[in-house]
Amino acid sequence: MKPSYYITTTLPYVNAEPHIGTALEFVQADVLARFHRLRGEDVVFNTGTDEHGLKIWKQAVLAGMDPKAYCDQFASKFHGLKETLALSYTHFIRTTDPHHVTAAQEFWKRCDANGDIYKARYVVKYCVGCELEKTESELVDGRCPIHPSLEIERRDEENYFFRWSKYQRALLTHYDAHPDFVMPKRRFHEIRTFVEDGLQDFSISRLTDKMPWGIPVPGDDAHVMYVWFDALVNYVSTLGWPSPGDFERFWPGVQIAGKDNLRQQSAMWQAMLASAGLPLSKQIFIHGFITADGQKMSKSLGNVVNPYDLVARYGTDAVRYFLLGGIPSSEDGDFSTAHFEELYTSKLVNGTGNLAARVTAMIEKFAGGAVPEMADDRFATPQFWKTYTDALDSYRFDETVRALERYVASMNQAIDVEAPFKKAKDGADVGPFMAQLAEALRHVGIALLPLVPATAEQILRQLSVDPGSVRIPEATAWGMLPAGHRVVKGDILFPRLPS
RNA sequence: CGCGGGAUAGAGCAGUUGGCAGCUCGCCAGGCCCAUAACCUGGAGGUCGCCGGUUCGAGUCCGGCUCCCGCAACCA
Repeated sequence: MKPSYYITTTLPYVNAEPHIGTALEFVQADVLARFHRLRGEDVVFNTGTDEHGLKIWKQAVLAGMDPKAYCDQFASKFHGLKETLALSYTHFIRTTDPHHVTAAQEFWKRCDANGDIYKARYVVKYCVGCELEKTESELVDGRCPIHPSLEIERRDEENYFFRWSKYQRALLTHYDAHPDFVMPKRRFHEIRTFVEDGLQDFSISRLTDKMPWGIPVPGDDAHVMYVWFDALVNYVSTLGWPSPGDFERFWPGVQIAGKDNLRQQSAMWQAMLASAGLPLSKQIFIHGFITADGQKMSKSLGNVVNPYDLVARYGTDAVRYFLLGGIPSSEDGDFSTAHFEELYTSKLVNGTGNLAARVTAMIEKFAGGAVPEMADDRFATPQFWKTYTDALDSYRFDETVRALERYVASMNQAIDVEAPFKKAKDGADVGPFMAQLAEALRHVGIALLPLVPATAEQILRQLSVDPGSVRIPEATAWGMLPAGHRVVKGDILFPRLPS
C-alpha cells in the first residue's frame, strides 16, 4: 500500500471575502499536497468553510435569509478559489455538512464520557444597543464603541465548559517528546510558554434561545456548541471519523494555520483530541500575515487584497509564485503592487520564462529540435535537489523558490560562458551542451510542478516529457531525458507587463 | 517586570552551528546577440538601531536601552 499523507488548512470563517492571506495558506498546503503526490504518496488535502456562530446568524437574520442559504453563497466563493489558484484539494468540508454535525456530536460525547465537560456559570458582557455579547477587546473604556452612551450589562448564563486545564501536563509532555510538533521553532516556544503559564477551561456552548445557529449539544437542546469546538472537529470528520477507514489511514495529519490560530490548533484542539482518545496531530506549521503596503489589511482601510483580482490581472502561477517566493514563508510579509511586479518581471519573465524560451529556441536552431546524446551534469543538480527537498520538508517555501532561482541563474551563466551561438557559427559541436541544457530545463520543469503547476507542465511538454509520469526521486536523476526527444519552443510563459 | 516580532546599501529583504557583510530592484561601465530590449561580467553605495560584555574574532552569544509593529485566551 502506498504511504499516506494528510494536509489540512484551517477552515476560513465563511463570513468574509477570501483575501490574500487565505490564498497564502491554501497555496502553501497545495504545494505540499502536490509534492507528496509526486513522491508517490496517497494524499488527502482538506479545506472547507466554518459556518456556524453568532456572526453568521446575525448577518443572515439581517439579510432575512435562512442561515444555511446565507452560507451557501459564501461557501461557493471559497470553493471558487480551487480553480483560480489551481488548488488540488481532495476534500472540501462545510461544518454544516450532516456528517460533520453528527461527528461533532460524537466528539462531544467522548469528551463528556471522559469527564471533561461540565456546566458552569459564564458571565458575558452584553451591549443592549447591539443586542450582542462583547469581548473585552471589543470595548473601549469599558463601553461599546458603537453605543458609548449605554452601559455594558453583565449577564450570567449557564454554559458547558471544556476541562482544558486538565491537559496542561499532557500537552507539555507531548511537546517535549516532539520538538518539531509546531513549526517554525519560535512558534513552538511561544505555545509551550503559553501552556506552561497555565490553562483556563473554556466555554464550549451557547444558549439556543439566544443564538440557535450551531450544532445541538447532545442531550441538551437548550444549548448549541460554541463554534470553535465544532469547527476543530472538521479535521477528523472530513476523514469520515468516527468510522475507521480513511481516518485510520490518514490521521494524524499535518495542519497549516496562521499565527492567529496558534493556540487553537496546537493547544486547544490537541487537548480535545486527547480528551476524545484520538492521536494528536502529526505536525502544525504556522505562517505569518500579509500586510498591504506595510499596513494590516482591513476593510475599513480599504486595502484588502483580493486573490481573484490578482489572478485576473497576473495569472494563477504568478500569484502562486509571489505567495511562495515573494514573502517569508513563516514570517509576516508585505504585499505591494510594485513588489509583486518586480518579482514577476525579474524572476518569471526574465528568469524562468526567458530561459525556457532561450533553451528551446537554441535546441531548435543548433540541434535540429531534438535532444542530442546526453552529457555530464554541470549544474550540481543533486545539490539543487537536496536543498529543494529539505526546504519543502521544513516548510521553507521561500528557500525552495530561491534554490530554483539559483539553478536557473547558473544555466544562464553557463550559456554565456559556453556561447554556443558562437561555436555553432564556427562549426563546432554544441550537441553535448544542448543536451545538458535540455536536461537541466527538465529538472526546472519538475521542480516547478508543485509550485506553479501549469507553467511546469508547459515546460515539460516543450521537452516532450509527460508531466503525469514524473515521480520523485526517480525523475531527479541526471540524464533521464532520452536522446532524440523532440524539443519545441512553445508560447511565451510569462508575458512582459505593459510599461 | 503580560506574550511575541522587527530595527542590515536608496527601496524591499537573506544572513543556518560566531570566522573576509550578501540577494533582488534601481544607478554606472563593459560584454553578448541564442532568448520575452531578455542574458553575462565588473563597479559605486552599509559605523549591520544605541551602550556595554564574553571571545583571537560578534549582524550572529550575554546584559541593558531606544524606537516601530502585532497579539492579549469565552474576538469564529
